[in-house]
Amino acid sequence: MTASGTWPSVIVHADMDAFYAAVEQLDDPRLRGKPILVGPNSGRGVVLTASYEARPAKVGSAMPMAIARRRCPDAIVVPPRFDRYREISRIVMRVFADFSPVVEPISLDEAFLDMTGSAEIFGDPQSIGVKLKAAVKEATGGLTVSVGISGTKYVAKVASGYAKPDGLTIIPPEAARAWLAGQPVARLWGAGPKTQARLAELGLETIGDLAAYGEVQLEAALGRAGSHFYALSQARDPRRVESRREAKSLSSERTLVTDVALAELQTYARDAANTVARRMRSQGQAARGVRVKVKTHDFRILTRQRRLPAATHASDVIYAAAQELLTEFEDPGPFRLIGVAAYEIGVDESAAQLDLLDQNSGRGERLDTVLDAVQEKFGPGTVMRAVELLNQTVFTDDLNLDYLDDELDKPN
DNA sequence: TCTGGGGTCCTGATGCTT
DNA sequence: TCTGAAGCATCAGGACCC
Repeated sequence: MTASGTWPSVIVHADMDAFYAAVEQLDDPRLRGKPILVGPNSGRGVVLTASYEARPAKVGSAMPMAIARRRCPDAIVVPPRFDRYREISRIVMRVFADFSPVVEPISLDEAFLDMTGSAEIFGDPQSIGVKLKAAVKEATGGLTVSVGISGTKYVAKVASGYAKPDGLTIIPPEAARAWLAGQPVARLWGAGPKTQARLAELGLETIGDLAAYGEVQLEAALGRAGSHFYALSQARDPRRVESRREAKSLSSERTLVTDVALAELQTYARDAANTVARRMRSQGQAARGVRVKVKTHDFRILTRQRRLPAATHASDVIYAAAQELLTEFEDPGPFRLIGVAAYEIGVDESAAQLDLLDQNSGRGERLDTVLDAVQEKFGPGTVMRAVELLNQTVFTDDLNLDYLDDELDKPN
């Protein structure tokens, strides 16, 4: 195997095998070796994950549960337990963090690791893969992970899916282009059913076909995505592994048991708004915008959104915005889904400012020192707001700095 | 056969400001 | 004062991913 020392970069993609189903089988020995379908056991759900024992029956993720049960009548349907999956995911991510300081989680069950320059600690790519797989298995009590290793994120990602389950596929950078050429276009990351249909119309079946078709022609057919796919077909992928990715929105949506008219959605919007607000508060975040999504009985998705005058995580504010947005839909329904999302989310500055003020006043800092700290942390224009927060009843227009200074100087 | 829930990113339309 | 272009922000929808 090529020594990683000769690789410009070493990118690992690790993807847990049939994650939700595997966790269920780990926790309940009676499920081991049996076909199971993780998903809602209701009339309108889809399969989240099928265990490998169920897959020969041609069932898989995103398939309507009704179809999956018909195809695999012996399968045991298990409702999902996301809290448990998050728990195991934290264990797995900790293992990844032991291997690299640069880990980019993609979802609960997969992540990229930048292992460039770690040959001295973990050895060549083959050794990295073997050690990583063993460490995950040991930490989780038996779960398997498929690992792909190459010089770019894209090739590593395709490689991890090449030999599932429990696979280890290593593609040296110099061999990546030739290896990709034989893969079907369905392996293009970012090309879903629509793009694949378009590629089929062009007579392009493999990634090698794409590479031969040419960048100009692909861009003419698919726009900017065309040149992106062309670069991938050449095993070029400039995207780096990024450790921290802040969420930009947070949502809660629900498919209703039966379709309902527009007017009846208000109750469900209230629940969704509460959920979104609660999750933002628990994460110390606030949103600058609210978006409402509905799905019609014939599966059209409609959205309306609105920016808020100030960032908030208050249930009532989010619900009020959602209520108004619901009135903007002209379609009377019936609707099968309602969702509420908070977007442009970020650190809740009000809460963070209060924390800072509390900490500083608790230490007996002088007012100017405290306000300087606020300004430094939150930028210009935030001091008045911070003072208002500190004492919302006394200080509004007529700011009495001496009084506030005295207040802050008082020991707790 | 009948289609989830949580996200991201991109594109085109529209309206506002300069 | 009016007009048009350019640039930007926002919005709605679409495609995609796990």
